[in-house]
Amino acid sequence: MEKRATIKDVAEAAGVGVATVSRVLSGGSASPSTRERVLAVAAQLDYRPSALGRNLRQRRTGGIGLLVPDLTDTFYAQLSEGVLACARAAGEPVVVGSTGGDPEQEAELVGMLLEQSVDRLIAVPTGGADTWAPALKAGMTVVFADRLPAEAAPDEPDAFTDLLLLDGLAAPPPAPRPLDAPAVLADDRAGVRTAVRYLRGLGHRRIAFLGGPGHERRAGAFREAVGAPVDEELVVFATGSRDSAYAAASGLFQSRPDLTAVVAGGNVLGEAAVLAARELDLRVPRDVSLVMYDDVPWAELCSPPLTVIAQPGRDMGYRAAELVLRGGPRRARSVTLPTELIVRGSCGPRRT
Amino acid sequence: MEKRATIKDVAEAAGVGVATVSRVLSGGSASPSTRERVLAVAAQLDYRPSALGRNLRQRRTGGIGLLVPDLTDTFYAQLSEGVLACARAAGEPVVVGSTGGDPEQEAELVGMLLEQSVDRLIAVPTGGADTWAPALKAGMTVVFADRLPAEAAPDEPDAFTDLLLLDGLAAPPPAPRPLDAPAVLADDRAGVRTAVRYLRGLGHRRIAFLGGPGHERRAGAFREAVGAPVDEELVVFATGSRDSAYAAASGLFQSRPDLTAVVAGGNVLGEAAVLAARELDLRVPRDVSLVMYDDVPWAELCSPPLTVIAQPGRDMGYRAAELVLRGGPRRARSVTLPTELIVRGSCGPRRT
DNA sequence: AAGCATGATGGAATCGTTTCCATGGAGAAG
DNA sequence: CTTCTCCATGGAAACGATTCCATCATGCTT
Repeated sequence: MEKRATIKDVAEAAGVGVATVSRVLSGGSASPSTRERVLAVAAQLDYRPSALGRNLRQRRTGGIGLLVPDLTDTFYAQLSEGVLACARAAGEPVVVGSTGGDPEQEAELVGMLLEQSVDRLIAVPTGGADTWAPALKAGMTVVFADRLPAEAAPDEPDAFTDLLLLDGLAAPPPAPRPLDAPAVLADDRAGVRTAVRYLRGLGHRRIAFLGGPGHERRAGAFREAVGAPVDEELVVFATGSRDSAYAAASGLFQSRPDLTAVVAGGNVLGEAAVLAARELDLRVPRDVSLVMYDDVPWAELCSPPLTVIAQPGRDMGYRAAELVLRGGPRRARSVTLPTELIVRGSCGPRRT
Repeated sequence: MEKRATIKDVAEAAGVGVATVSRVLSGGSASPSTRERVLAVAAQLDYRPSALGRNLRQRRTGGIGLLVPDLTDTFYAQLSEGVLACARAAGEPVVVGSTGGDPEQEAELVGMLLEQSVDRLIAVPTGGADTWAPALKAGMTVVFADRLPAEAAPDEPDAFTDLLLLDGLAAPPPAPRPLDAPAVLADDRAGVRTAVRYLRGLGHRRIAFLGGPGHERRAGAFREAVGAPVDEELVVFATGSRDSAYAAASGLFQSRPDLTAVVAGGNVLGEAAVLAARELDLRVPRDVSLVMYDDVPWAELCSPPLTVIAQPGRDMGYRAAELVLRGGPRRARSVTLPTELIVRGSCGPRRT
């Protein structure tokens, strides 16, 4: 447990000033002879610059924060792997936090990152603008992934708002100042629309949407895809936990035995739907068809293998990390990645 | 993007010295009146002490490192959630790295953590003593989870060594100095033994073990459980990737069509086994019985639902975090957590 | 040959905190 | 009344890097 060599030690041993050592190590100008000598001494002392000193001087920690609702959700795990891969390539450490889908915990974690002077953050947001505006105002470079904070004005108004506007029932909302942060999203609108059309094509008319926290956007896309009139009883939300997802799925099946197809807004919801259906002796796809968000490895293991809306989770993470790392003065543009409907065996024609 | 208040600002505004502010904030002695005033000013200025200054002064980053092979492996995700939960309770940030099961990347990540002065680390090790001895010597408090580094002398010599010793074929190995770090492990020996006995009880005689990197301990337990003579062809190893796992599983089934049962050393291996069996038209459990390590949520979704050896992944992570946080001068004791065989539907009687 | 530009170099300031130490005042004990 | 003790308090020194700036030597231009 001998203590590490500091820049001062290197400077002394090489007979130069600390400034010179610093310059050599960070690629500044130096004569070839000194450069060589310093490098040799540094190697010999096994000198590694301490991030502590550097960080303090530069008033930023370096490294990037990553906030996801739940790592055991395979999609977020994939996304995280993408972030980690990009960060490793850049040599940056990643501080990960799991919010559990709870705005309060999320806010707490943001506070912690702020305290650590982590000034670059990738987040799958749970809370709304009230959580995120402060972070942005504190100078953090934030990139959202998978979805935007609830109150942030989406680029495209959601279907529900559209309907209201069309009906002349509501004035345009006072446009809650959009959070000034780029995002990496999947094309939910297209993904859901494709899934709904596919189910429609199989003859399904009573299609339900089973969502979790943060799936409002997908729910909106779903409403839009099924078109008015939307049977709101067929749009149900669970909270973050697996138990809640199961309860929501089971409740849905029981309260509306007339439904013939379900779109699950996330893989945890899909899992719950399969379980609930089995418990209620509903056979997939004979009695109920299922399309699940996220192409997770185990989707293929189910029986029948699940038809899914695939999102490129790993890529999304990687792209988000690229954005946040580049993230200079001019804020980066958001990017939307395509989804793909992967047809396996969990959807069948409607049986009367 | 106004800059944050520093301790100096608070001191000035409160009309006291910085030392006093620091003391008040960290619970040192101060008169009630000053304490109150400082607290008020701090709150009013929204002062949050910067971890940067503190870390530099204390020559350690605080926070803990976490290294796992792959976050998309649900077991490691569970373990990580446990670590994160404990760390959040303690208000400590967690720097996560994914090694991909590659000793080189692992070593690189350890180096990065060292550079960040992260001095407490929880690791699911991939590399051997050569990776870990340096980290320990550098003064890191390391807690291993799920397994020990390869070359570290296990508390209990593995079965293979035992056999050699019994046969008088080898001198006791020169006891590679055991790494001086506690670990949180599952009781692999009992877990595997229970699984093998269960399969034996169903009539299976040719049982294979399908392992991945780091499953040597489980393989050892397997050899011990099946007893000599061990058919070494029935013990196969994949490298870290899903592809490799699939290849190993498929190769195993094809090269030894006589096997009737498989123990998979991890959930990724189990997934691969199910896939490979399906591809080869082997039916589970009719043609081949399967026991998989890790009770992951999707084990129940498979058809048939998978019989598993459950490890308390979340608990393991939580305990590891407790150990590393407590981890003071006296090194903590290792802990071994129980496993449980959860019988579902993937094992059946041997059919001839 | 003198002046000027260029580039290498080291000293010192800086970042924000904790902590050591000296100071001063107040209360207690003699 | 004096001396001793104790505590609140603030100044200043770390911590380990980066970086500004002044200095000095060298080589080139005029």
